Amino acid sequence: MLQAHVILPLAVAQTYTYAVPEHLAGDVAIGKRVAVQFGAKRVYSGIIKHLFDTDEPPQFALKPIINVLDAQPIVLPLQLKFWQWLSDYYLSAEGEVMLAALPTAMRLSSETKFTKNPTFNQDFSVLDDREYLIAEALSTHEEISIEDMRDILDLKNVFHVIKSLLEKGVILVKEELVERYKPKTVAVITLAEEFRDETALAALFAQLNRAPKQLELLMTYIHYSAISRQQYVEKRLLFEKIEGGDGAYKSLVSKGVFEEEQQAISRLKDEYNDDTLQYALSEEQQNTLNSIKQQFTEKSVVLVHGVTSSGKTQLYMKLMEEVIDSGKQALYLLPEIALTTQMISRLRRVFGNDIGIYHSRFSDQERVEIWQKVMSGQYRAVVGARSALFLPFKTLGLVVIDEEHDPSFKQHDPAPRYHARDSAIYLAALHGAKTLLGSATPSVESYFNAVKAKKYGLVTMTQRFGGVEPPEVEVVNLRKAQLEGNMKSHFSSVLLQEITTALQNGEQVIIFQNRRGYAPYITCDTCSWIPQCVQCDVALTYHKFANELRCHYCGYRRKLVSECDACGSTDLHMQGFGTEKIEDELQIYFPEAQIGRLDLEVARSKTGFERVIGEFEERKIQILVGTQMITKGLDFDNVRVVGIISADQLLNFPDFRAIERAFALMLQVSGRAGRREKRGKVIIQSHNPHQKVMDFVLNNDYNSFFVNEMYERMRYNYPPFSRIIHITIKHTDPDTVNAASFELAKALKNVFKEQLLGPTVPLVSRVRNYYLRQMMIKLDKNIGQLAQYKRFMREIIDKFQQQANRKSVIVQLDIDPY
DNA sequence: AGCACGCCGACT
DNA sequence: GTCGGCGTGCTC
Repeated sequence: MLQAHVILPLAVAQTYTYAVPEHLAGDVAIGKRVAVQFGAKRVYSGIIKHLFDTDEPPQFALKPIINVLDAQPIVLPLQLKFWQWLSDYYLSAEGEVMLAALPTAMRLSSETKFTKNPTFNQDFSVLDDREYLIAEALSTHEEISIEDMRDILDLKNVFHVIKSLLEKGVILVKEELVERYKPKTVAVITLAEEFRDETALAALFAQLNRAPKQLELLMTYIHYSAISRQQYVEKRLLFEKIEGGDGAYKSLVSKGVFEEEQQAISRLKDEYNDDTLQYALSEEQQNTLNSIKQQFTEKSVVLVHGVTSSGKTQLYMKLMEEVIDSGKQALYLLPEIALTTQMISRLRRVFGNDIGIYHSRFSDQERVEIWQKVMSGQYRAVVGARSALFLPFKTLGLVVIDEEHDPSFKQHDPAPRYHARDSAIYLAALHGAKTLLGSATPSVESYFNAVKAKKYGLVTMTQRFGGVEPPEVEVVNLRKAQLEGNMKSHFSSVLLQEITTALQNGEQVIIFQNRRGYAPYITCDTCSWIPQCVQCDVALTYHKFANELRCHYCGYRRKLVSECDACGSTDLHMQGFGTEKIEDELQIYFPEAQIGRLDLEVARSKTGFERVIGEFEERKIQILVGTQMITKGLDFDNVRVVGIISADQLLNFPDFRAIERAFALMLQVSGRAGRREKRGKVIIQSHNPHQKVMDFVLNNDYNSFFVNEMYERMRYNYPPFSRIIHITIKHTDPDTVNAASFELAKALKNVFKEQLLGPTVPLVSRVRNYYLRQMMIKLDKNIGQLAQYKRFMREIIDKFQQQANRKSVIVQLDIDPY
C-alpha cells in the first residue's frame, strides 16, 4: 500500500502517515501539498515529505489523503533537507519550520461550515429551541459557520448543539480548504480568428462605417496590437482615450468581433529600466575580489572585514554576477531594515529583472509570486531578509550575508529560533555553494572562526572608497559637563555647537537614541508609584504623539494618567528620555530646523520608513533622530555630525554581548558621518567615558576590541569558548513557575552539572501574564557532542513535562540565543 | 495548534 | 440540572 509521511503546519513533533488512495497514486510526489484530515474534523494542507510502498499492515488505521493540491511540487527535496536540519538543530517541530518557510497564502485554511442535510424529514418537533433556531437559519442561508452559530444562539460553546443536530440528521458538516493565493488577472481582448485576414477585415470596416464608436474601438485595438505585435490587448487600453465606448464595445463582442478573456498577470512591478549601473572596481576591491576567490578554493565560507564605505556591496554584486553567469542562483541576505529603496534600486540597476526582492513589506500574494519565480529559475538572484532563506532555490552558487553581525538575523520568537547566518551556511553547504559574510564590525564568533579556528577565510578592506576620510570621534564626559554647567537638558554644549555649525553650512545631522517613545516611565512624586503594564512586569512608556502609555512587550496601552492610581496625587513626572523627547527638545534649541524621527513607530507603517528616509535624502529634513534603525545601510552624503545621546544605555544591560553590540552600534552609527569629500564628526556622550570600549571606538580599532573581548569571553566561558542554550519556563501562576523551574533545574543538573546556570528571574519577569524563569546551559569543551547533549536535554524535559502537575508548564528552548 | 472529554464549581 | 472553565490526552 502506498503511504506518505506528511508534514503538517502545526507545532506537532512528528510527521504523520497517510494512505495514498489509488486514484491519487499518479498525482502524489514529494514536495506537493496535500489536503489531509487531522483529528476529528480539521483539514490541513500538509507537505509530502516521504513516499513509500509497503506490504506491512499499518500500525494505525491510516486516513487517506483527500486530495493532491499541486500539479508540481512547491517545495524541493533540498529544501526539505534544510527544514529537517533546522528542526533538528534548533529543536523545533518540522511543522513550525514549515510555518516559517511557506508564504501564508500557500497554506490553505480550512473553515468549518454547516449546510442543510437534504435527507432531513423536516420534523421540527424533535428539536429543542436552540436546534430549532439553527435549523431555521439554514432555511434562509445556504451555509453558516461556527461563528454564525455563536451569534445566533448567543452561546459560547455551541458544540453540543452541533453534535445533537448532526445526530438528528438536520445538518451536514462541510470542511473546505480555501486556496488563498489567487493570481491577479486582467481582461484582455483578441480579434476573432475570422477577421484576421485582410479581406475580412476590410469587409468589417465597411460594415462598421455607420458605427463610429465601434470603428474607433477597432482601430485602437489594431493600433495596440500592431505596436505590441500581439493578438492580446489589454481591455482598459481601449477605453483610455475613448469615452462612453461601453455600448459599442458590447455590440462588438456580441457580434463576435472581439473576444474577451481573463489573463493572469504578475503583481510584481517590472522595475527594470535601461539605466544600467556600470561600476568599476577600485584596486583594493579588485585585490579583495581575487583574494576571496582564491580562498573559496579552500574554504567554503569567507569573511570580509571591510570598514564602512569600503565598497563591499560592489564586491558582492560582482561575485553574484559571476555566479549567475555560471548558471547558478545567488542569495543576498540583509537585515530587514537595510532593504531600503536605495539599496534595492541599486541592485535592480545591475541585475534588472533577474533579481527578486523578498521582505516583510511585500504582501502575502506577492510573496507567492516571488516563490514561483525563484522556483522557475526566472529569478537568478534574490535579495532579502532572513526568511528569504526558505525560497525554493534549485542550485545556489553563492550566499552573501551582509551586516553579518546584525542581531536581527536571529529569530527569537516564535520557533524555529534560528540564526539566518548560521542556517545560511548550512544551506549553502547543501547546495555545494560558497558563503560570503561581510561586516565592518564582524561578530566575535565569526571573526573567531576566521582568525582562530581557521574555519573561514578572511579578507580585510581598510580603504574607504573614493578616499572618504574616517570621521573624527569625540567622547564627551557627561559627568564633567554637568558639573561645569555645559549641559542643556540631554545635550552637551559640544554637541549643540556641532549641530549649529552643521546647520549653518547646510549640512545634516543624525542623532541616535536607542529608546523609542517620549519617556520610558512616569513616577508619582508623592508616593513613587510608577504606571505599569497590567499583563507584563514593566513600566509603561509615554508616547507623546498618541498621548498614551504603552507597553513595549505586549502592546497594552492606556491613556496618559493625570493622577496617581495609588494616592491620587497629580504630581506625576516623566522620567528618562526616548526619541520623541529628543526630537521635541531639539526643536526648541533649533526652531528653524526640520527634524525627522525614525523609529519603530514611524517604520511600522509601510510608507513611514521610506518617507522619512526620502525626505532626509532630499535634504528636506536637516536633523534625523532615530533608534538602531538609522544605523543600517543608509547612505547619505551630506551628514556632517552624528551624535549618540547616551552610550551608557547601550552598555548597561546584563548580556555577555552588551559590549560587542555597543561597539558595533557605535561604529556603525559613526559610519553615517561624512561619506563623501567632507570629514564627519561623531560625538558620543557618556557618563563613563573611560571604559576600554570607548577607546576602541575612538580609534576605530576592531582588533583591540576583539582581543579584549576574547579575553573576557574566555575568562567567563562565553561563546565562542562555549555553546549556550537558553531555557525559558513559562506559567500563568507565579508559584508554579518557581517550583517547576527549580525541579527542572535539579533534573538537568544531574547531567549538566555546573554547566547549568539558574533558574533566574529575568529582567522582565512577566510578559502577557506569563511568569518567566530562565536557565542557561553553557556547554564547554563538548562542542563536538552538542547533538547528544541536546538529546539528553530533550529527554529530561520530556520526562519533566510528563508529571501530572507540570503539563501546563511551557518550556521553550533557544539554541545559540544570540 | 485544535478539539474532545472529563471533572468541578457556580449559577438560573 | 446546565454552563463554562480548565487540565489532559490525542491527532496518522
